[in-house]
This record gives sequence, C-alpha cells and structure tokens, in this order.
Amino acid sequence: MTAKRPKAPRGTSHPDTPADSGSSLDGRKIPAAVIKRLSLYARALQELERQQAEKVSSSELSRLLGFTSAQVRKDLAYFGQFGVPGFGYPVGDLRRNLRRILGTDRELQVALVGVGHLGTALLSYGGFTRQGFRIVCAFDKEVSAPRIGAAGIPVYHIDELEKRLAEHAIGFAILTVSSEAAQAVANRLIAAGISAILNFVPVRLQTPEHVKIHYVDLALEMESLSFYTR
Amino acid sequence: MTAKRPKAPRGTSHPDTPADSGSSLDGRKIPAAVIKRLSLYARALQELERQQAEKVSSSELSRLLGFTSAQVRKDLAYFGQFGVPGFGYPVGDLRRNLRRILGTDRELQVALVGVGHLGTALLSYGGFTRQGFRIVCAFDKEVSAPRIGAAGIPVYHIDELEKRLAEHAIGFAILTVSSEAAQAVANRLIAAGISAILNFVPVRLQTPEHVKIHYVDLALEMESLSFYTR
DNA sequence: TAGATTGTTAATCGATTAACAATC
DNA sequence: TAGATTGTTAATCGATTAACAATC
Repeated sequence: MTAKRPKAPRGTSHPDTPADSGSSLDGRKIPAAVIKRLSLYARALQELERQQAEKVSSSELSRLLGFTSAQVRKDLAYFGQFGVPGFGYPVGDLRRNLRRILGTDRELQVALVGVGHLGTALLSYGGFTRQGFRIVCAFDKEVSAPRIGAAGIPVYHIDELEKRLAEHAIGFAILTVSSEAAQAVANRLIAAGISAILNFVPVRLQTPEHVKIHYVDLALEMESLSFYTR
Repeated sequence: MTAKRPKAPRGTSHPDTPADSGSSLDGRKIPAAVIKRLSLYARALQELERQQAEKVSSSELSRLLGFTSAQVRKDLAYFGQFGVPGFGYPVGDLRRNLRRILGTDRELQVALVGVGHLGTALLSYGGFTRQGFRIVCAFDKEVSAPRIGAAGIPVYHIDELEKRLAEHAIGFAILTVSSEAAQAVANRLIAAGISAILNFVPVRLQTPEHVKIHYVDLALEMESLSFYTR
C-alpha cells in the first residue's frame, strides 16, 4: 500500500533495492572491500617474496599499501590465524594462503565476448595472464568462420558460445559487447552455467543471485575524476 | 615510541595511514561513493531524456539503478534542491545540473601516456568520447618521430610531454605505462601541472594532495571475482 | 483540497580504528 | 626474560536507510 510502481523491471519487484555488498564464507559475512584488499596484500607479498623477505608485519604491509595496520590484521583474521605474535607474518606462507583463499592458486579459464577495440586489447593485455587468468577463447557476432585473434586466442562466432564453453569448462566471462547486446549475451552466458562476469558494458544487468558480476566502468571513472578537478 | 619503522617510503612518514575517501565542496564533505552514483544518475537521466520523460521520482531512479530512494534524494540534496515535492525531478533540468556539478558539461582535454596494447585500445575506445572526454594526444618512449595512432590521435615521444601538455592546456592524464616507469612518468605529469590521473598501472603511486588519482586495476577485479566462484 | 513526493532529521547499520591482553 | 607484534574486543566514525513534516 505504498506507491503503485507502474512498470517494474523483471527480477526486482521491491520498491527499494538496498545495495548488496559482500558475500558470506562459512557463516561470517566478508565485506567486498576486504576481498579487494586481499588481492592487494597478495600482490605486495609477491613483491616481498621476490625480495627474499622472510617475514612482514601488519604495519609494514599497511605502510606499503596505505592502510592502517589494524585493518591489515583484521582483514587477514577473517580467514584464519596466519601471523606469529612478536614476529609478524611469514611471507611465503601468507602468500600461499591468500592465493588459496582468492582461488588464484590455480589457473582460471576465461572466455571473452565482444571482440571490438576494448575486447581486442584485453585479449593481448598481459595483466590477466600474469595473475593466472587464461583467456581460452573469444566470441563475436561478426566472425563468420573461427579465426585466430590477438595473442593467438581463437575467436568463434557467438553461435558457438554454449558448445565451446562446455568444451573448455569455462566458468568466467569478460563482457565487452555493445550496450544493446549486453543483457541478451549475459543471459546466454548464465544459461550456459557461467559463474562470474567481468562486465565492461555500462549497463546494469539483471543476473540471478548465484552469478557474481563486477562492473568496470571506464567512462564513469573519468567522470568522477572530472568532478575533483575544478 | 611505538615501532621503529626501518625503511619508511618517501612521502608517508606516519605509522598508520588512514584511507582517505571523499573530498569537500564548499565546506561539506562529499563521499567518493556519492560522486560515482552522481555519474550513474546523469547517465540514467540521459536515457530518460532520450525517452522524452519530463519528470522522474527518486523511487523511479532508485529502481533503475538498484539503490534506495532515500539514497537518491540524499545524494542529490548534497548539491542543492532540484526536486519539486509531490512531483519529482524535472529530467532535463536535473541532468543539466548534474553535468555542471560533475564538470562534464564541457569537453575535457586528456592525454594518454603509454601506447601499448591497453593504451592503444583506450585511444580508440568510444566510451570516453561519448561522455565528452577528448584524448588530444598520446605519448610513448618507443616513438621516435611523431605519428598518427589509433583513432587519428597523434603519438609523440615522451620527451615532448611537457611541451605538448602546455600547448593543449591538458589537465587530465590516462596512465598505461609499465609498472617500472609509472612513478617517474607520474612525477613528470604532476610537475607539468596535470590535475588528475586515471591510472591503469597496478602500482601505488606517490602523488601530492592536490592531484586526484583513480586506480583501475583490471587484474584485481578478476581476482576478487575469482574469490566468489568456489 | 487530497495525493504524492521532496528534503532532512533521526535511527540503524556496517566498516574502520584504537587499544590491549595474549603470546611468541 | 624483555620486546615485539599478533588476534580480538570495544570505541569511533561514516554511510545508508527509515520516517515524516513541509510543500507542491
């Protein structure tokens, strides 16, 4: 008996949708921000390991990354007791643990959909590969016959999507299609059993609970920067 | 009289660096998250304007974007009174106001430094242009003579950085160089008077207070997605 | 006027930080 | 042991949400 909600979009049928953030791990709720920092810790640890450091304290880590030491300790404590009081954290051990927690200790199979300018660049972008993400294949609607694209990655016609995803047991997709195609392609990915999408399309997508989606919105990043420069 | 801090990095000399977030506008502190949402409102309004909508309520906007209506009203109220009680917000007016507030009502001159895979893609990425950002020129250390790069944008040798930035009154930079070069290039950009950097390099940069910097870390986005898929 | 929706204050929720007992 | 640093609880801070008087 509140408002009348003229044309509610599919899925959300509530008057107000509170923002979700974070996911649970064996009961406790882990804030999304913690996960992002976990990746940063893992990266810093990688560098420390390269420098043959044996141990690191929460305050050293915090200085390296610009957080407080309490935050470092608290973040890590979500997942277990990795430190030694009076000593700090063993670098190699902690790094191994973080990689296991993040799931980056094994290679992850990824598909990319939409081989335009941005898609092509991401195919050859070294940053993903370096962190253990393997873009196995790509799809585009403009490709008539399979061809080899940037970085030697095969590009198939979008019609082969379901077949190839199953073939390579791909659980991850990078979405770089047009705004118009985004929802339809996402639906197909989800139906094909994908579990996470990294979405570069500036469109809010309807996805079921169990599919995790992250938005990377380049124009939005620029716009908010723009605000600060006056 | 706490820890001894062996080798403190330049710049930060405090034991713990609390995370900044947000910036002030005539006294009041505006959370960074508000600014991001402002961009989303502006974009939704653009679409509503295209559909010839004359008015929009906070609850319609909230449904479109997945927030609560209270949040929409509160965010907008930071900057003024744009709505009419019992009616809603006039679409065109609100959009104009938001664009003015974000600074996207005028074209913004941008330089891109580091014309590798990612850099090249961003040169031809339509998303920036569409939102009024104009990549005026690019720089790379591997370019001996000026040449025309992707999307017809001139690419100069990095040595011409200072000269060209001044020439075109560029206040914005996109950073897509290597991790090794990042800090040095950032220093030059800052010395040349740039006021904001969109940084794609996965390295924490030391920047003075008055230079705004945003990090876009693609590998990190993937890694945190990876966490949720087990 | 009656109905709807704003702008804003107060209540709630969640995340960050400080502090310190436990412990190596 | 003395010194250092963890893991964790309590205090603080900030952001989101609910509620409602003001107002078109």
